[in-house]
Amino acid sequence: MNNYGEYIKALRESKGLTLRDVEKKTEVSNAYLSQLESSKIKQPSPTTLYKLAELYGVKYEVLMEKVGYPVPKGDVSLKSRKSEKTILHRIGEVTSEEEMELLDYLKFIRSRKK
Amino acid sequence: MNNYGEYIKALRESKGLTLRDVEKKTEVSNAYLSQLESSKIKQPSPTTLYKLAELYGVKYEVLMEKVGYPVPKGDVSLKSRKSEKTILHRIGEVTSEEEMELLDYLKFIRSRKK
DNA sequence: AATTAATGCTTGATATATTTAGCAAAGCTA
DNA sequence: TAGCTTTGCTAAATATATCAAGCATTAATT
Repeated sequence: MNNYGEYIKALRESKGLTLRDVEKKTEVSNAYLSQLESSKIKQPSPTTLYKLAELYGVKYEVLMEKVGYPVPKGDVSLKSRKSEKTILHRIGEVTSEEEMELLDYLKFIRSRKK
Repeated sequence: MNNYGEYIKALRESKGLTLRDVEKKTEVSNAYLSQLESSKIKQPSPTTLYKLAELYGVKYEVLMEKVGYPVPKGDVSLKSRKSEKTILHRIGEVTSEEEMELLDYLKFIRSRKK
């Protein structure tokens, strides 16, 4: 099974948001968000993905790709050009897995800080 | 209601394909295709749209847009830059409605020609 | 003309997306 | 410690996507 949920979850946690926070801002139920984050939903609607992408400050196409949808060919090399306006930008080129780990670590750091 | 079905139907007919032809090439049931073409399906999956886009030689993003899904911002002005490698290209800039009419007319011409 | 085949469509079945209600563990507050 | 809140989660309900079967009309074929 595809593990896109972990990524989407890492995004939320890195922003210090709760499932219900996201529910309020996106109008997507926390119950559904929970299922999304455990990759239980096979084909979430693009509209839903778009809301999350906007809230988390990630490119819509990236989420589409993670979930396994075809992505417009014009979108050159998400693999390498990714996360332009993210904090991670300063660090340079990053793979998906690396990014996730970083986000996780960021979350850890913040929790430590009280 | 959104009328994306007419467009998708015009595409098929302009290629002289039957619902069952398309079913064979895309693995999408003719029953479902029929419903698509009458706009009875609110949120067809991107995967389905992608198959059709490929078969009909239209850009994936265009179908996504017609259906009402958000489309990646990088995809500059579908409105004006549309249908590059289509026959319609020679004619110049064309609106959606115009394109549909043209496709319909093309179909008519071909049917005449026996 | 009668049969057969092809075509678009509708209906009923199944699968899956999304929501509503609510539970259980953890955190707070008094 | 007892109660109130928050948080993540699950289960049941509803909505919608997708398919399989079959019907009605039209086009071929004999």
